[in-house]
Amino acid sequence: MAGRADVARLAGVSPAVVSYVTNGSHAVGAETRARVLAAIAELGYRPNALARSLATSRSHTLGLLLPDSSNPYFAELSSAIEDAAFAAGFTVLLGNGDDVVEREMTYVRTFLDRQVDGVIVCPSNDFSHGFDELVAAAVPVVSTDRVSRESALPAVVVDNEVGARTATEHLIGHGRTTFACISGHGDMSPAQARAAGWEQALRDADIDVDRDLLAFVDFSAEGGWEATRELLRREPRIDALFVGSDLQAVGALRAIADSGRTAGKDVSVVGFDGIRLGEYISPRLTTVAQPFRDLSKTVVELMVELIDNPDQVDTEPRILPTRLEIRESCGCLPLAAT
Amino acid sequence: MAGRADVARLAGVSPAVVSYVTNGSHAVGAETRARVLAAIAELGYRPNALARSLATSRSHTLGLLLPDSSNPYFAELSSAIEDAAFAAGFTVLLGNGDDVVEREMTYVRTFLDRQVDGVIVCPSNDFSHGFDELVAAAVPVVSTDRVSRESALPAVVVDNEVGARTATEHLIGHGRTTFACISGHGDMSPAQARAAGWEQALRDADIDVDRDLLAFVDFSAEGGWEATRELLRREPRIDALFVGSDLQAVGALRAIADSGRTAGKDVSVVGFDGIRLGEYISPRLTTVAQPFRDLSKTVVELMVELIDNPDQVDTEPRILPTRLEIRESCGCLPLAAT
DNA sequence: TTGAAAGCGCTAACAT
DNA sequence: ATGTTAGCGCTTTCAA
Repeated sequence: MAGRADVARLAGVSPAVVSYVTNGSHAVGAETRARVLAAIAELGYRPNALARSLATSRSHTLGLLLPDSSNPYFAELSSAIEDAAFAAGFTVLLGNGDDVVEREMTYVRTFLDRQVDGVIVCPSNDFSHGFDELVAAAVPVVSTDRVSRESALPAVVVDNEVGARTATEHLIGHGRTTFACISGHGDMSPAQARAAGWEQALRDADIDVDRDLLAFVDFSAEGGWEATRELLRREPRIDALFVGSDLQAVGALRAIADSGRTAGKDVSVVGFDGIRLGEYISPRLTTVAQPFRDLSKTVVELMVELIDNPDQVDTEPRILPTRLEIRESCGCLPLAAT
Repeated sequence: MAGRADVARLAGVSPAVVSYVTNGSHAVGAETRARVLAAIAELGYRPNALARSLATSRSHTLGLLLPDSSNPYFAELSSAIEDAAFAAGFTVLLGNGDDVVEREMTYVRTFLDRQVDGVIVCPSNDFSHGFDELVAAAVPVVSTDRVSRESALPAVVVDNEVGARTATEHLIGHGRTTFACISGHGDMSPAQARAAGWEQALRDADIDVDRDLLAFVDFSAEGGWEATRELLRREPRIDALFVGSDLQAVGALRAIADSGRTAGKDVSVVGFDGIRLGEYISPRLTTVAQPFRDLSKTVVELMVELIDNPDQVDTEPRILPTRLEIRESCGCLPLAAT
């Protein structure tokens, strides 16, 4: 691989001049510049990003710490973040923490060791130590999806409570009478906020909240499936179900079908997230859609600001609105024959 | 941030000795070693991975170039690869090429600039130039899912043709009479092999292959949906459908439902990939499951071999078996009431 | 067993 | 406008 010195030799200039043209920092004579460019092209020279980073202490790399990028929600989020980062000139170092602190910490350290310019994180409940280490290392952090309550750090999230309330109001509008809710567990996660939104909507409509019909379970299809089965066993009259994530909602739909009921008819279901597949499954999933694009763009913008201006941290979370995507599972659209 | 020099000073040794203990390369006196370790702990010192990489020309970083990690198949694949890489001591730099060569190339260069130790790639059809650049840079490449036919390069794939044949045989076993197939387009992709497997199974069973009922479309739910609609319009008697990917299969199920038919009863459907959600949707998707774990482990193992032994490239592709996962959409299991 | 010194490939003053 | 030089933080040969 040709190095800068080779280019310099070929162009008959000093190595510094080569840097000047690759960086566009210094002014360089037009003719010299042309010669250097020619040499670069001829040798197929590319600056070693590592060496450059070492010298500039800027890696143009972002660490992205997720619980699990195989989860459709995080898959779509990470893809959108990757895209926004790419557009902003950053490459993403990906880490799945699997919601185990030990592993999350390992990734944080790996990121830090590699001198990332910042780290974007969807922290597990017990990640606080991770934040400490991050701020101690003085590297910008922005959290998304889930927000730390203990450490006040920049965050970009969606208005979970309002989204959940809107969804629940929609359910109420369907004239339903027995309301259940499934959400994820965890303090820091949006699960609480979504459950709270559900409760609030019921209260606002003077509907009794039966907390036995509120389940906090694993953030997975299986979690949703099992919870729904149990809920339905406990209270067979449930005819409205708000689920705090689409992944769980898919499991819920499965359980509803298994129980011999028809989602959208016997029980109205609304999910949360707006994963792409929700549009295609049967019944089509009514859901509170998150603006993945905007979310990611905002996260990266915020990150770039923090990188350029490390001291001026605005810990006020950016809150983006959700949009209720009305489809079949709530009972609105005519169900396709199945 | 404390540097190596600080540790050296605190421990009263030369910087080199600090390196000796962090790398465990040189022998170091027990007592000295203890002092250094203590200093490291006290200062919270961590070696700068960039500097280390620059000196050793080993970054312990792998580039992962995918078409689109928000696609459930690639999401699960990438997550499994990330996990295998993590276990092997590598961190993953993620890039979504979006199947556009320009963008793929940008990522290849970005990876190369960052001195990745190797790149794992699911190349688009026109990625050959990317391979050239990679081999020119003498960095190990292993491709997975899709395999280049032009450049003979290490690859880890699944036995697509056999998987598809097995699936189709299963469909035939259901006593179906009118067979359709949807697959992805593209030379390099496994789409061709899966379609070929479908055809082969029909031939082997002396069933006429109606190539009008074979559609190559976009690798997406929408692609599957639209193709199925069109196929059903063209030949309403279709009662068996093999789909070359689960994502497309989800779209196909949607179209079947929309047409007033019942998948699993009126038309038997088998997908390919084995994405997790297939287990939960209605009807539960019968599919040819890929061994994500094994695939990823093999990819990373192969990569590690290549890194340790760059000249000894074994271009013979590793071919892993699939497993037919029988559920509802083919008509085997009793359909849950919907 | 420990230390000195020359890189790794680049940036960024500073000097010319 | 161009070249010189001293790092960036680490590894590694070589000598002590």
